[in-house]
Amino acid sequence: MAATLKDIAREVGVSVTTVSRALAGYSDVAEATRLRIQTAAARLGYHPNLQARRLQKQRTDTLGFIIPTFGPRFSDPFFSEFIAGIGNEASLHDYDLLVSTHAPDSADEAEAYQRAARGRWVDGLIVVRTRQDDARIKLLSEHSFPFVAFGRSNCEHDFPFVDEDSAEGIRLLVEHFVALGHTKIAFIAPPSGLMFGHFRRQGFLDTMAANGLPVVPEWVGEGDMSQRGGAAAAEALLSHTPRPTAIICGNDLMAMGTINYIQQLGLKVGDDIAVAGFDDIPLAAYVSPSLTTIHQPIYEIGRRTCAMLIDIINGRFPENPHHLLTPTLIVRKSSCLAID
Amino acid sequence: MAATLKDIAREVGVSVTTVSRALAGYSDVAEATRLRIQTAAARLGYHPNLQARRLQKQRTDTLGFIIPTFGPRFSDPFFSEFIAGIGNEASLHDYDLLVSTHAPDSADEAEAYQRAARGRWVDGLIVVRTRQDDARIKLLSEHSFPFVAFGRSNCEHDFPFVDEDSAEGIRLLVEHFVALGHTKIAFIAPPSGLMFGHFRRQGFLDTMAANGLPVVPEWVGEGDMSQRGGAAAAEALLSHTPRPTAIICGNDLMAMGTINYIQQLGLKVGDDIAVAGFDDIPLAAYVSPSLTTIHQPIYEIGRRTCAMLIDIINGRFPENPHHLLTPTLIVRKSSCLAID
DNA sequence: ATTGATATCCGAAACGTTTTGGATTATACT
DNA sequence: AGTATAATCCAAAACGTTTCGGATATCAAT
Repeated sequence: MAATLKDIAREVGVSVTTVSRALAGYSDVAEATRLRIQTAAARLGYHPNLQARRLQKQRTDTLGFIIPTFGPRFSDPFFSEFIAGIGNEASLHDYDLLVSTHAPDSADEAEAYQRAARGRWVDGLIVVRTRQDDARIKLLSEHSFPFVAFGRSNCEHDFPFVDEDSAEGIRLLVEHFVALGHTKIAFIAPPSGLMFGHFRRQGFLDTMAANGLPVVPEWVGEGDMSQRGGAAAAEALLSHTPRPTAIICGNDLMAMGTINYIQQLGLKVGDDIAVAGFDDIPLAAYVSPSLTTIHQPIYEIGRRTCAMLIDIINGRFPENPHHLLTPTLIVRKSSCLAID
Repeated sequence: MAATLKDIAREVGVSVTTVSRALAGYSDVAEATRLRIQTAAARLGYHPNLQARRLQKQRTDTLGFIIPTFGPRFSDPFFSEFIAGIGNEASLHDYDLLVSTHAPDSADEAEAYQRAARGRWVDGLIVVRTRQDDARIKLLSEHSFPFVAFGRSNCEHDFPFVDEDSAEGIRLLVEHFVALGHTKIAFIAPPSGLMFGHFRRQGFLDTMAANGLPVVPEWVGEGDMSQRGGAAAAEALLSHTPRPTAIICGNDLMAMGTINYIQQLGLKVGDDIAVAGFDDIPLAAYVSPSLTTIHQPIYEIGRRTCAMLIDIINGRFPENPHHLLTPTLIVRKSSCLAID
């Protein structure tokens, strides 16, 4: 049905080779012929068959993004924004974006990465939520399959990544609270299996130490990055006395769960107790009290990650394959002076 | 590098045809041969080249999902959950999911749909956020390109969809508030260009009329589905006197913006004024006060939409191509008796 | 008139499958 | 013994593109 090179060739009275080369812009076809071919192509409504081209060129013109999801009812604002970032950058370079979801560290997920590493499914992968001893990174590195990660890792392989300096972000938050007079500061960490969980936790411990503040073990919790997890961790923290006067959460969602739990206790966040998050999701400005947090330019990170990946796929290895962004502090109403 | 049919054929001493048919499970190959072929395939680590298969079979084994996004900083919890739903269902049937983002009604978006309608990019599309006189549906219908929509539309074409009965959902909310003694009920509608905006608005007007309640024009606003839009609409609504005692919002995000604005006024939601949302996003249970809303099983809707699409692509046209789900009311703390 | 360079074109192979339409052999039935 | 039937197998074409290695014609320089 659809027009092919052969149709154009017949129409113009020239070989398929010439049509192909004319359209591809090779210099060994006369301008006059090229013109006739182009107009014929336009008239016939020619569009190249991508499957055929891909088979021949041995590439897929497609990028893969495997979303790690806990359970079906997953809903993380991070991903919609990140997808917009990589998707737009990809389409700018005529790449398609293939997306699938798998539970982290599941057999399912491993299989998906193996399929990719085998080649021919996608030309490159974007890896997010990097983990300690990340099996995905290990696998891809060993197959030297093109990928770029959002987040560093601790494995022996060197690999390209974009990341925000989480430890520095937490430092900003701790020192913000210290400046407000807080000394009893709690921390709800993201899962330590996640690299940024590790960095954020480490940032907390380091900055507390640097300020000569004690880290009370009961005041250091861990949550699964959801509001529910934040609420649960907050409950555990606050059941101990004395209570902290400020709680730093590993991400905004957990901060919202924390705030919600605190309010159920009858306390006023931003008055009786200070809370901070991390990520600056759009919602953070619209909860009450609005949330002090660290901004992460997710959309931009998505674009840069994707751009770097496309460069690598096309053999342009980036001058600097390690982008580390410096975080910025956003102070809102959930901050307050320490009361004691 | 990777093993091909030819490699197996050479190895086993049989023709490429036989290998192909053996692996595909045809009955015209001896079981003994099939076994030898299968073990050889396993030993060589054979995986079919999908590009080649697709070229030959003239199908892509891929589904497309074009996300309508307003601006880059878009972040809608709906999409992450929906993608999980369609993605998982798709991979169950060995389909890949191609995702891209485009501003609604942009030239960009139109081009993406045309590319799809032309065929060969994806085998079918999932359309969401259906619009009045939806150009996408018109285009796809006219090309009789396989697609399923989440949401009905008003165009002349009949097309397969999954939808929740929005009008009924709003009816539940209005009557819930009426039962609590409210008569001064306001409504913040989703954009009327969106079909569910239309239905939800209509549901509001109808139910108010059915209960003999007046609809005050100043109490009917419209927002862009974001928290910011909700807050802005709430501000407009509440600047008029008398004030409504209850506000129904077209979605949860706008409800959160509304709640936030109300709290800035020094009023207590769930005490001084009632607010409800629509969607029951996970966050709705974790804001304060927790949000009365209508539940939408997004993940499940994603799965069903996708399953229906795959059926259609494979020529199994569904017995009933119009799934209309009945909504359920979730009462939480943002509800309260009318005070006057 | 020969040579060499340049411009323009093309045939054929290749990418890795699937499918069509037999061909061959063995088996069962008269 | 001859014939129909079933069980196995396969060569070749096809899907639509790109690329390799010339082929041919033209033109300028010797």
